[in-house]
Amino acid sequence: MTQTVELPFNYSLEDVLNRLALDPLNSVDLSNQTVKVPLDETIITVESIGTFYEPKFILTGLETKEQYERVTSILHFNRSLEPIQKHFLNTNLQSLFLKYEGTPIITDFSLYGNIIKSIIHQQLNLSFARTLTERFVQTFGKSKEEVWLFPSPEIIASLDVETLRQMQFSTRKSEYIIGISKAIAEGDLNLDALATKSDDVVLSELIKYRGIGPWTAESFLLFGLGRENLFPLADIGLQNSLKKLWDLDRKPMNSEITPHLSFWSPFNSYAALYLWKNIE
DNA sequence: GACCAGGATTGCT
DNA sequence: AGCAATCATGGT
Repeated sequence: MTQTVELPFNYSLEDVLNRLALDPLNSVDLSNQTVKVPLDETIITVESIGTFYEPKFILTGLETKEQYERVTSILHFNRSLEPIQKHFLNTNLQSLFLKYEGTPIITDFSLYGNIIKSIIHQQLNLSFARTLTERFVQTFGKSKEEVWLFPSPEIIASLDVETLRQMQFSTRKSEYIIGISKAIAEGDLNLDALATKSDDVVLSELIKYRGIGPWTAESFLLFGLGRENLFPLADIGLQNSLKKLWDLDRKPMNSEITPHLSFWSPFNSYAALYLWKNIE
């Protein structure tokens, strides 16, 4: 089935594709402005046939209405960026929002993948984290139509720590990843069920698990569920970006950041996203 | 060869 | 409750 989508607000697919292309596991074609989105076993192709000011897309490969809802939600086709843009033009982040207008929060293709990738990224530089993620998915996941599908929790739950250790995961990271996969495989942790709960409930539920701290839980809310009002204070990248924006000679302390959150609210996630963009 | 990296846990005051 | 050590290894 093929479906055409037109958006009534400015939207930069170019930015989305560039961000997705940073992950070698994604299938992005920059010259043809297309991306393949894996939804479980179904691959949806999204092709841009519009412009920044008149965004228009062709979606092919859709089998169900639910898949359509998922793709439009993942790529943020279903939520106007206009009120968010207007909101930030009245804040001290105005310059960033003029510069990066039309940049949406896109969510991960898989909630499980989001959690595991976050754990891999903990305390590692981006480039090494991407290497580990790529190795992980290419070893345990499978490839379909040039897209890598994230492995299932069941597969990872059955691994032993030594297997991941040999792939240059630390012992701790290996334990976290296998432990959380077991909790999901055994039905103790249901990520889909969290989607209907409040931010606070999701945070407190996730933090119970070994290996998931505030940063990982907030990252799940932001890039897994697409929640709009998160600002991960623990994130080094955000601290460095504010240091640059405010021309400080050191990273700002939490107490220097938190007063701004009430002005950026209820869209703190966008403040975070645009700050991350500004140091890419 | 330090020092840091899109942190989290553990153990010690 | 709050701090420091620890983790593993690539980047700079």
